[in-house]
Amino acid sequence: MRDNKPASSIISVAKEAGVSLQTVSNVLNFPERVKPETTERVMQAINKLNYTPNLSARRLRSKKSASIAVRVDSNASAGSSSEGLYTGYIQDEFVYEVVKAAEVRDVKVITYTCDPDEDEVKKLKKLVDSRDVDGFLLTSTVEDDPRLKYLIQSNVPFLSFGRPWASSDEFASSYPWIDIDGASGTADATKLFWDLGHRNIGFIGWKTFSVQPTNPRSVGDDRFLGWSKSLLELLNLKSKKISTNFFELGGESISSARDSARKLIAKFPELDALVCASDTLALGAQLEYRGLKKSIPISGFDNSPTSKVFNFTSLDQNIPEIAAHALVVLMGESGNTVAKVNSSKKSEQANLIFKPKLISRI
Amino acid sequence: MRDNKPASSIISVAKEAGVSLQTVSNVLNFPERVKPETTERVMQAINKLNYTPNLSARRLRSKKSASIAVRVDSNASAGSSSEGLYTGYIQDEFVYEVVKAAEVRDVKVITYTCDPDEDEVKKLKKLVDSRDVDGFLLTSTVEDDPRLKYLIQSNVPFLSFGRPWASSDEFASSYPWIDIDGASGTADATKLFWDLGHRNIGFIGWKTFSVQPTNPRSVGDDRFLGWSKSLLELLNLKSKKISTNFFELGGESISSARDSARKLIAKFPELDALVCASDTLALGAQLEYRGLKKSIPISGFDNSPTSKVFNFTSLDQNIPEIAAHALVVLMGESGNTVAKVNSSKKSEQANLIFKPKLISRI
DNA sequence: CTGAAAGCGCTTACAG
DNA sequence: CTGAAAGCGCTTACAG
Repeated sequence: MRDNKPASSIISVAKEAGVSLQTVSNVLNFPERVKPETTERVMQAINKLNYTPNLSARRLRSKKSASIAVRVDSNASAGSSSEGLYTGYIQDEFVYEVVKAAEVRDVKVITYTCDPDEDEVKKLKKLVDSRDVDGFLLTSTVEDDPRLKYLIQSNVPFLSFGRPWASSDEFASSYPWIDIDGASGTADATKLFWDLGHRNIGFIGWKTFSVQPTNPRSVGDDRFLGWSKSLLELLNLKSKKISTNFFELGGESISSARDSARKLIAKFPELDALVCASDTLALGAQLEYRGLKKSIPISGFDNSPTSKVFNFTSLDQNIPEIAAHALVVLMGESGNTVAKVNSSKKSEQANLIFKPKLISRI
Repeated sequence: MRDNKPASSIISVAKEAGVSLQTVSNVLNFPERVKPETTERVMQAINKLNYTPNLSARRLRSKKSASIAVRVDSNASAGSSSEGLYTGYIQDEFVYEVVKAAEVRDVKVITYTCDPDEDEVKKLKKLVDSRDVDGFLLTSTVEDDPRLKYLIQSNVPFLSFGRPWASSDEFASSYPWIDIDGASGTADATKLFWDLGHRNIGFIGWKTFSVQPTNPRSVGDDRFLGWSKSLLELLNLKSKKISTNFFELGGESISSARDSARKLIAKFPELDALVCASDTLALGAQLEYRGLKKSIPISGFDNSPTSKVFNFTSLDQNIPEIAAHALVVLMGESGNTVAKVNSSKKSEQANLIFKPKLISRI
């Protein structure tokens, strides 16, 4: 059986349908310009000849690649020394969901890697200069990020998953990003435990820029704040300060979480529920409690496989929604045309903060 | 500052260097055809003008995309119900290492997804017909795999990571694959425990096609066989049968492994070391032992973050090597040209089985 | 609504 | 070793 490869070109389709090639092109790219009956004839020819457009030709002529780039990272270093079990879960799911949402639009996703010793800007530049991608999806950008500098300066469209912490509002609103509302998440977990009757709800988080922040300056601050603010409110405390007995901050590792849990129990024996800044920390705390043959409700963050296997409450970032929205920011509600950055009219959908969904596993 | 975008084309480079455009093209694609001094002048022009070839034009003319496709999967369903913590670790690392190895060759990696309810062949076909990729890297192909059928029939180059189990030698050698030597891995773990003085080494694996196989017909058989054969040898047993007291088979989940461990301990109380078919099973067994306040050496498979955090012995599949070799099979030792499948002269590097590396964490 | 021409930026024959 | 021409398969003006 002969391979049903695409007919050599649009020309054969045009001949088959008895129209000019431009009409075939119009059917494919601007259906509204073509009379329905002509469209019908052309579609029949396309199906009969099994025609698929040559995308390189299309890209060359139209100067649009209909492709975006996203970085893939390794998880091999996770678990070593003091890290968590699957620290790259969100990043991996983001990539997967972006690819999936892109397929619906006929947008290709090109992947690249960047080890710590490599210059990521060089890689971005190469992808841009060779016309292989129209835009980028970055994760966790910071104020002095060289990638931001390059992309903004070169007028290359992009969107960051993760807002720039500890930067001015002016800077934060100078480029498109979407993010997760960490404070809303930890507040929801706190309220859940409260509603279940717990009154001594502690927190284990990360040592970050500022302890007990009023304005969050990091993801850690944000998640801390959600717990502390909601707890103050629930306790109806006049004081603006949460006692330092109620929380412990450390690194993002199981062993650090075990240390934190141990200290917390010692300082605050009446502890009856625990909000954690991540699933890794929640697992560490849970293991410490298991060692003590005790059990209290614990919550983490990300709704990762870890939280499912170890069966603790977590917060789902709803990555499919995030990924789909990322593409909306780059390319509008549909289609595969990446909008060139337009300084006068900012995309109004950017800079959105999504609330995570509480997944209760009490 | 003006954006240093690539000079409009190869023509400007040719003018700058005072040569014809074909010479510039030759410098880029066939350096050996050009005199060193000419090359030097052209390279200077390229650098001066910051020229980067338009890859769509190159692809259109040369009919080579210098791109390959690989599927990305979600890990969101991992951890739910009865699965492991990070079941997609090897697949994710494979994708990462493939992208990394491809970058060295200036090969692009296009990703696609495929949910269980979708037709993967349709997606492959679209990528091929639109001329976006020259070849595919698949994982875990089986004998009646529709992807194999399509790719072989259409003469599209590909390589599978994972051999076809339970199929004839003829079928297995009919297409290129590379794989891991599971038996060698579990044998290594068994020998390690033996050398440490353990004589009652058990095994926890999966319920697969055939229990106590002489010829492995699945990954589970293969890993079982490595343990059972090496143990028979070490015990210098005449009988060709391992007592069914020494092993338990179940599903790929932590809870199944806990069940297996419990049964094994009951039937075989002198058990003093445990070889497991996966890191998930090893974790389950370890947790069961912890619950009993006991500890014996346990080994898993994959050297995943889980094995690192829970600090048990495991077997590293050396994914960087696998990925690099996959590209060698597709494109030779270097370069970005995917060799068309040539039935007369099979690539001699295909159908290789790599030994995993024992990572001892005693 | 449809068509004939031009051209995107390269590489591939082929000629010298 | 280098050059002038052709052409890969589309879409984009533009004309009707």
